[in-house]
Amino acid sequence: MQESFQAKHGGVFFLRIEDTDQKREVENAVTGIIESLKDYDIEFDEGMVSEDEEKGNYGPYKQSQRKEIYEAYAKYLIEQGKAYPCFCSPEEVEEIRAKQEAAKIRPGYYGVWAKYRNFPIEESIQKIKNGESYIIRFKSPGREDRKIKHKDKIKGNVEFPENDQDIVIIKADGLPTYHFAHVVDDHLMRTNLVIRGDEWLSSVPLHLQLFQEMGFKAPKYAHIAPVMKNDNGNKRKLSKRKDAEAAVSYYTKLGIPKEAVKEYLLNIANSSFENWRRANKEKDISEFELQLNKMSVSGALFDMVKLLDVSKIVISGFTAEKVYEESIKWAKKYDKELEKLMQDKEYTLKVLGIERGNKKPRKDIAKWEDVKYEIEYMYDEVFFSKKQEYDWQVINDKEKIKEILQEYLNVYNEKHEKQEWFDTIKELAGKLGYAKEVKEYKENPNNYPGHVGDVSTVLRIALTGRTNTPDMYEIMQILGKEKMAKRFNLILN
RNA sequence: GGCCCGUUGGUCAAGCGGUUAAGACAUCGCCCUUUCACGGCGGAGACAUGGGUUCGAUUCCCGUACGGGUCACCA
Repeated sequence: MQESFQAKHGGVFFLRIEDTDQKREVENAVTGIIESLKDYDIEFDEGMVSEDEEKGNYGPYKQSQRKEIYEAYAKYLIEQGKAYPCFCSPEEVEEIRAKQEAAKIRPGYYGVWAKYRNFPIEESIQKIKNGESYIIRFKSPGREDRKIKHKDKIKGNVEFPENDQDIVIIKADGLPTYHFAHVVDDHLMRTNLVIRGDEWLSSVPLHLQLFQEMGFKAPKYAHIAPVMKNDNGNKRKLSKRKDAEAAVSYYTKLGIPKEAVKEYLLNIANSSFENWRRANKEKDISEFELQLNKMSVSGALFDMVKLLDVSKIVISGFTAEKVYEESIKWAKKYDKELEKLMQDKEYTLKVLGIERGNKKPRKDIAKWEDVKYEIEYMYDEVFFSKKQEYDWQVINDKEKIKEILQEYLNVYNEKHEKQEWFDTIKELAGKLGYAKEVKEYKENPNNYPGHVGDVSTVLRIALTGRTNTPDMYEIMQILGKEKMAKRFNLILN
């Protein structure tokens, strides 16, 4: 999505690492982020390219390395009387809050409750010299009884009371809070559009105020509703900590192609995508023009069934070669048995090619994890290793079955074209007393012990051990008469 | 609790004052000269609720209910 949006709007995509919360730092997080993006073909023009390297002219791109910059701007605000040091300990702030709650008044550090708001500067200097711990707060000019209007690119017109909280901009550890870093960095990095989760929507009054007081031009905002999950009847935001499906690695592990995940996400993002896709079956998704104003205002429930359906369609459009490459790549990492099975590339390509490339390609594989089940019976090492207990259907008399198999071996000819092959089975069915046509059978079910379909089923089961398989003609062609006979003999002898 | 945002079939969703209220997934039935899948046809299934405004409200306004978000020296 990024790349197409970027292409259409001529913007620059940069990766900035927001690591101002040292407590939450995660080992090798940058590498993880870059790799995840790369897995989905999302490349950025500027920003961190590894744990400690970067490209671009607006760096550093890691906030922990921009400390001096934030300090300079904080100082600038203090000079103008728009920010001030606050010596309240976290406990003290908590006490104020408790008091407010007890009195049922709006909690927070604002107005008369902002203890250090008008503290004499000399005394502050003295306290700092004494080594007292402090933070820097923004001196909000806002008034709660006034309204502010904001036009969000996704949510539309929203009205809020002005912000009047003296929020902290520099923490005790000297690093900025998100609010402050956002304003400073996005100004310096020339950001003109901020797309972020809608948990930030209520911070808009604050951010706008901050931009205003700093003398910066505020960017446009687009607040996206998060993808939700049904949790015991409750709708809640997909959580990175609780829900595996919130991480892209989850889909990689299941073997859902990135094309499918993107396609599904686009379905959720813009409902117009569905129609676009129908009209442009061959086009790459980067040609789809994502529209912010078509984004859903409320969060959609994540739907795995739909994702898998999208994935089936996507995979059904892949060539056998692509299916081979992708699934063996997946198998190398997650399924050694499958990898081994696929060793003979030429043969596997044939197997994967069954009914592929047709006007109506099969939609049997939803994820690479499914490949093994879909193809394993085509390999002797698997077929003969399974216990041979067949679930015969209509025709289940041992002698009748043997009769069909034996007779079929006599008439089967590898050189037959499909129609001829088809007719051969019909003839055989007729010869053995079964109805040659299903319709015929349905008209007089008592005249026959079964019909051509039942005969085919016997062949299919003996051949594959399954009642459901793709086109049997192709299966026989790939297996060849010799292997076919070997499988039939398992029952005949 | 305050402040925001939202509520169309099971799910994702069109719709912008007058529609038989699209479509997709899921589901059910039938057909597709032999399974399954694909495909085709059809069925069932929705405007949270109460008031307004209007000749007429799913569409506009207010209330209620429900859901979500936010109220940190986290982002």
